[in-house]
Amino acid sequence: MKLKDNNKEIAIIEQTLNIVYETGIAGVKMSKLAKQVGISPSTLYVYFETKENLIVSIGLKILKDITERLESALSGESSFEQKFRAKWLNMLQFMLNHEKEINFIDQWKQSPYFNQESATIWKDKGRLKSELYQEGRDLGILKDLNDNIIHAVMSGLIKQIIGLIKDGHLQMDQPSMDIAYSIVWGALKK
Amino acid sequence: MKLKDNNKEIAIIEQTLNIVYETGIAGVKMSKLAKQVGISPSTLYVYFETKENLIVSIGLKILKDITERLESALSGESSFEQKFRAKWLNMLQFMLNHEKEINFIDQWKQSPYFNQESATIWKDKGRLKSELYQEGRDLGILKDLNDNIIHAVMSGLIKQIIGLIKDGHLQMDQPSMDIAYSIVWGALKK
Amino acid sequence: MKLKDNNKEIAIIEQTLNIVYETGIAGVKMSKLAKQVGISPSTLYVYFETKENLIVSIGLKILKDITERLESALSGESSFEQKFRAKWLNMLQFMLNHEKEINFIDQWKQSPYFNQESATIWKDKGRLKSELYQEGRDLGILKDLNDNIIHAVMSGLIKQIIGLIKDGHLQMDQPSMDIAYSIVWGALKK
Amino acid sequence: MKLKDNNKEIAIIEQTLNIVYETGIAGVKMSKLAKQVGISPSTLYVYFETKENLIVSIGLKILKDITERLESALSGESSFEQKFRAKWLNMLQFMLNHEKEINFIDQWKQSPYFNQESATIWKDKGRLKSELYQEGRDLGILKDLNDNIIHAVMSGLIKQIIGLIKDGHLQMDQPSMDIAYSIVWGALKK
DNA sequence: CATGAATGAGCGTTCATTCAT
DNA sequence: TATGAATGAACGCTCATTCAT
Repeated sequence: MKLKDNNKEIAIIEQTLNIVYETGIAGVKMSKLAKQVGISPSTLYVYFETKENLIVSIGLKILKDITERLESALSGESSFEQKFRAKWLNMLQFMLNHEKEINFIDQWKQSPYFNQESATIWKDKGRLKSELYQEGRDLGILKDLNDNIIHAVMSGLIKQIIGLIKDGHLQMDQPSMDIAYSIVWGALKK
Repeated sequence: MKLKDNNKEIAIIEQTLNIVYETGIAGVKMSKLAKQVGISPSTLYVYFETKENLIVSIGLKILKDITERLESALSGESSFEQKFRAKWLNMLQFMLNHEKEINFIDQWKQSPYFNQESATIWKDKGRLKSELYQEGRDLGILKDLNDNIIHAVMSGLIKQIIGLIKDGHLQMDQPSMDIAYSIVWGALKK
Repeated sequence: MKLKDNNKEIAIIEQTLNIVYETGIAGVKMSKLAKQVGISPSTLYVYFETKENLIVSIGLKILKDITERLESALSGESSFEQKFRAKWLNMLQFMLNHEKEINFIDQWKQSPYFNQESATIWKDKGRLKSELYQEGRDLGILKDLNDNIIHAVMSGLIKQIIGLIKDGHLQMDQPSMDIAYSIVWGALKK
Repeated sequence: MKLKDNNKEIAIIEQTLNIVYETGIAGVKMSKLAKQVGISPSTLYVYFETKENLIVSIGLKILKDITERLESALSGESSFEQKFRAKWLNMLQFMLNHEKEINFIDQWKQSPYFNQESATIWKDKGRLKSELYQEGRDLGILKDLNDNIIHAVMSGLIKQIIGLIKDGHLQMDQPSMDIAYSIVWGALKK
């Protein structure tokens, strides 16, 4: 009896991310995906019941991974300013290293595959609570903005920074990163 | 002999924007679009050669409109701070009033319809030059960032603000707008 | 503008009946049907929304035709016996001439295409009321059986007779028809 | 080495009958059948070479069982009338108790699985010879009809009676059975 | 013998586009 | 110009069957 190959599922997800990155979520064709993975189209259905199921599963998986990462506390820093900058850097690096995942989520959210269930889970995950932000407000260092707004500003700016890096308007050296951070810090500090 | 009906072309564009807004760019079906406009599918082809041509034409048209609007100078303001805030407010209102167009552009950029030609024109339009930003730098008020970066920060933050408004995290009253602006100003001022 | 060809719809129905007659209702494949009609598979969908819709439409149409025919009164006969025999002959000839339609109905009733709606309509049509049968009972000529039972016996026997004719066990000459009728008459007369 | 499990084969046949009864012969899917039996799809192929082989085997097996039963003589009765009625009752009970088998045969006969070989065997079995019918003709009690016709009338009427019982138009009590029999007897007696 | 993964062939259906008027 | 019918190319998916263990 043939055993289910775990690598195959991973490969399917990886190639789906690639296709979405290159041709948009509408460019995901089951036959094309199968060819890219190196399997038969029907084999896809051994791992995912339908195309929608495939897309939604990947979306929810990424959502889970991101949430876990973004909520994870960073240890070892002393001052609030140090911790805040570390968090920013952490987010920036994560999003730089997971460009395709971020792109997938962005496209998924606007697609017909983002169904009722997905929206519900999305809202749940979105109720971000951050002790760090609270600390910043309590210390009178951060503006009096709720967590959602702070998070939106941070991630919005990080996305733009990544775009600027990719377009060559910004380097990844220390001075450029200092500039980038000064924008974020200026936006959120009191 | 009847000439091409200009109103019909406008209606086609309008309905395309609606469909993209509601069901994503992949939801644009020529027959559905025709029905929504109130014409026959084949009549669409009198106005646009192909579906790609339709999407690209709309994308470029919006791009042109936006660029013109964003580059237009605002008159009557005195101080730099006043002019800068006016520009921000102008952008915010424009983007709020043209949600569907902005959404179309966002989706188009990541779709297979964003072809070589589109990308070239996009890059051209992107080379933004702003006298206002220059003035701010010269006066030592704005951070020493080039126009592209400033523009990216402004539009990135505006998009997030619009998202927060739509999600109910932000109101459109004066205090909220003051807070929103303070974020942008903090991000870009020296 | 091309006009819808009414003959095409008739041809589709005819070929569907042929296929069901030859290979069973499970043998109906849209592509095969299209080829047999001489059109493209997609053209089928101009005339019928789905395969189920095609099958159900045909089923209901036949049901309607049959009901109308079987309920139609026969004029010009004098005695009850004459009228009853005429009705039997009428049914026999109709079913002989509409073998494919009868066969379609029989198969449809046992297929997954016989849905809730079909079943409801079927039951409605089934509530047969016959003045002739009533007359026979009133005259004390027919057995005291309700219309449904009489109808079941008549149509059941006619189906068997048709089967016997097709298998060569029965001819269509006068003596054979007399024998066949004597069976029916014996079954139902008091 | 384990031998083929006879119980498993019986279970496969039983579940096939169930599926055909519930969803028609087109509803037989090898994987669904396997799940219903509680085995793997591939195990089905240990017992039956192909799906066609499965269906045909079951059809022929039922055909054999039915023929044996219907040809079996009944002992212990005295008069012809008694024997004839006993035979009728025997057939009625058998068909009532083997509804699923009868249904399978009916559907099989009209399906693509009823192949050349099946048709040949069918014809062989159909050449019914009955001593009872002969006796009835010799005694001048039954109409002068050949065995095939008598058998067709009997089984045709029994099927209709079963249908009437299932639809609630006929009960299974003594008076109803008397009525049912009087129909058959009237149809066939001289 | 028994199995679950794997697959090729084919199915019903959609849709951008063309045809014919 | 305007139209609805017609279509070929593809799509998502199913399923009988085989593979590999």
